[in-house]
Amino acid sequence: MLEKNYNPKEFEEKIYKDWEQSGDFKPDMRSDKDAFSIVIPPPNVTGVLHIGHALNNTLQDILVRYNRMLGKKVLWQPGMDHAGIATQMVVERNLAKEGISRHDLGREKFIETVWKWKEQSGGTICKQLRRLGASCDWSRERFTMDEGLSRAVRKIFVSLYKDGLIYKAKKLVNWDSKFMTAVSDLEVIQKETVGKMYYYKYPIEGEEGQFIHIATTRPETMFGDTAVAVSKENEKLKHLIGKNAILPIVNRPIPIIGDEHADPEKGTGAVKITPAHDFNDFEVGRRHDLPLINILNEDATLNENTPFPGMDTQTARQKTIEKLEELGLMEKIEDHPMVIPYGDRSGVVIEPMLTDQWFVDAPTLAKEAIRAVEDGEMEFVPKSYEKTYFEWMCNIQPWCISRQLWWGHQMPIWYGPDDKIFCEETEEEAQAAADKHYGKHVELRRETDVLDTWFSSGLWAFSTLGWPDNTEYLQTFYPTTVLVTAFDIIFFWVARMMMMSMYMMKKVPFKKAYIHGLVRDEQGRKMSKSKGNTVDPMILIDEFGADAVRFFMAAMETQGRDINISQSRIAGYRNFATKLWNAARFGEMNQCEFKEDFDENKVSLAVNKWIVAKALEATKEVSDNLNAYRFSDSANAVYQFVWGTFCDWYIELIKPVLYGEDEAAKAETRATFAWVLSRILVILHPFMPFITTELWNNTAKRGIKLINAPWPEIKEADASAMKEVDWAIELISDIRSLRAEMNLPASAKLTVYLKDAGEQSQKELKTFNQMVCSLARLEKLESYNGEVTPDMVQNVFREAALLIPLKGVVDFAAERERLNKELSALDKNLEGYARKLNNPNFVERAPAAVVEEEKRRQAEALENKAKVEAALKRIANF
RNA sequence: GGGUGUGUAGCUCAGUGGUAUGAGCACUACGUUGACAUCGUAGGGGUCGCUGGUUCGAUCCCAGCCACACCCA
Repeated sequence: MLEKNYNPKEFEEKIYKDWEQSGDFKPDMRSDKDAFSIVIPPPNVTGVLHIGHALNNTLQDILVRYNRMLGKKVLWQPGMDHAGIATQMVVERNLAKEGISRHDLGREKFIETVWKWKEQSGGTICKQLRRLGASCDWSRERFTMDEGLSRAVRKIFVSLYKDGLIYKAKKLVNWDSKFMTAVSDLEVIQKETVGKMYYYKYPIEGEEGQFIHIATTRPETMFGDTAVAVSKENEKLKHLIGKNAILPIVNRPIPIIGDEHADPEKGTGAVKITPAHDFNDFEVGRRHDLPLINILNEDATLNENTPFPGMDTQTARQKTIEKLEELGLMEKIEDHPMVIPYGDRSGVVIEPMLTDQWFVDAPTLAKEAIRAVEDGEMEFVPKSYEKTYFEWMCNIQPWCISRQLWWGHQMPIWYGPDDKIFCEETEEEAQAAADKHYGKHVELRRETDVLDTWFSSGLWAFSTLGWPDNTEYLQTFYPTTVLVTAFDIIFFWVARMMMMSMYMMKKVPFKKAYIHGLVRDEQGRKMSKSKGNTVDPMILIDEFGADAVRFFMAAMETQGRDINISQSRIAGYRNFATKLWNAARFGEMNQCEFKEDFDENKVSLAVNKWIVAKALEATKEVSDNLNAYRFSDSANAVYQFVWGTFCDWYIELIKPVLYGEDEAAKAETRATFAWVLSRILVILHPFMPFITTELWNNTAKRGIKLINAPWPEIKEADASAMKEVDWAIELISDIRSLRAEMNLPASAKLTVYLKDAGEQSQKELKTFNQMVCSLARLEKLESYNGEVTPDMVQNVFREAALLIPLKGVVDFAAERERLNKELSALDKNLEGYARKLNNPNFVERAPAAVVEEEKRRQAEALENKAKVEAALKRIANF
């Protein structure tokens, strides 16, 4: 017996445990059907489930469950990312509480501590994904720092290095002074702010009283200046080119050079050049072979190349200005809108810094990654994201992959005594290579830098399947079928996976990339902790159940659009689950038992034929839309069928049958009900796995678990089977409208006549008499050939007239109003038809079918108008 | 500055070259025997951002404009 109330808390956990313990999430490797695989976007090991994960994983789980039911070999590969900076930050923060820094521990001890932390506190998110119902094969869970995945990292690194696609270079990089590491361009966030523009002047060497006027936003970097640039086209200043300026305070002569970087229209037309601390200046420096002077320490304080060693940049800026003022060189300070780079994790200002770093030759790797998308080997869904991808890939810069952190994959690089580089997968191999090179045993020194977290994430699609070993899983599931991810990660991850996979596997990592949007708050604002508008999906699951949260995500997911969270809507989907629960209870109370040998093609009652046809139609819609990754259309199709068709109409229509005396009709109807309910459970299961499973298990003894139940074959619905009941539904709806409009009390049992009914209607009148009477609350429904009298309320029903005799209680004013309203609606339509049909262009050029349809509508409207006018005339004197 | 996307009912959003059967929520009225008040029935509410063009016909296609959002520099 089902509980009276739908209470998801009572069964969600139990059902999930059963799935996991029974191995239901493991692929059926014996299946003769296609493989279907998804690798999860690995959440950070530090992560907790946020609303975006809930969306992302719901969509994946829907696809996975659907394909599993289609009988394919289905693998949803789970795992986590070691998240270099994020994790190191968390562990360092914990240590700091005890007054310990990572340097106190030393590298080895620190890494041990991180692993310990990972075992104890990491991976909360995986437990939370279980509550969401995610059917990943947890037995295959991977971690980017696993031995296997680390081996993959080393192998591909060595390969890229030996192919010249990884190289070391002294370049300007984005320096995060909090974590004291380089970061990639993508990890830098540009923020617009109002800063200051400082105007001051440098004396010209050997020309007393002559100056060159400079404008800059960062005066404190002047100690790294190695030139001043003016445009060669600058008529006012070009005479200075070739002379020297004297850098004040330090009194160092620097050349004045001609370079187009100095825009005559901007500032003073002269630009100080600091090649070691500005990306543009670096390029200018290269063009003019200028020296590079580094003025910053790793923590972004000024170094001994400046007069203010150890001072932070802000203070140094003030000091510099003061000094310039003392020297009488400061001219003015103005507000100036500018863009300042910040570290996405650290939040501190990112400094361009000249350091030795390692780079991946992304422009070369991008070529194949671009081609694969151009050739359709990998398709974006929706397709429009292709453009974003191409845009970025075609302008990609070398990828800085070295990080001066401790937590991460240490690069497989060793240095010989003369700093010669040996890049091998293991220390032994590196040693052997070195010994051979030097002709004697030498001491090697390992590179201390670790790799950007995204380097190992880039291998995720194949490293998790066992690569570099040629495993059965790799053979079966690579390339994966589809990647589901949010658009904000296309560059970080999708692009990197494409590059790494095309390079190493010569195949795309996934055949499709389904890109979804962000989940925003109710007003459409981005959720953020600082705004305090985040919504915890766990709380939603507690309150509404996982199924309601999942269904919300699916129903709201339309391609290329963000989702605004809506508690009332989630509540609505909880209500939907309740509705289904109660429908199942209705079946239970009426002995609607599922029969294994039931043949839906052999039902005889019109209602049963009708619901079977509607179920086939719904099945097709759900499937077609899922195949096209149209989640909302798919979810809405099943929603509409369950609530709008099955509950609102079918259950109501069969009540007279179930409460009646015709045992054969009853038996067929009960079996049909049970069949339809089962069909609903199947097609709803990918969206709402918990309630469907609970009902599946409790409404019949069945030979198969719902999670493994076969997805039904797609069949075209029999349109004629739907017409009959549609007639009854239309009639019931019309009578109900009429009742409401005429203010006839719901309790009043009415008589309804149908006058001038055609042959077909006469037949339906008999077939559905009982049902219409029941649903429209009638005492009597019959055909009528007598005169229409003024005490009858009249309405047009198809070819016939619908009459309700009211024996002197007709509210004539209300009736006149109702009829007049209908008349003006008809007139409005008629006007439209006439306009079109009187237009010769329309009649000649529009397709014949459209013209015919228009004529038919016109004729129908004219007939109806006549009927309404007659009715009005009849009551004119009352 | 470059790019992408969005503008449809009070709100959040579907959708389509042929009368907007629009959905959910909100709103109004009425609720009748036993699936469900986490409900039922009926109803109100829209010149589909603006201006042009293409077309017999445009909310839908094209162009321009306005507003908003996001990404990149």
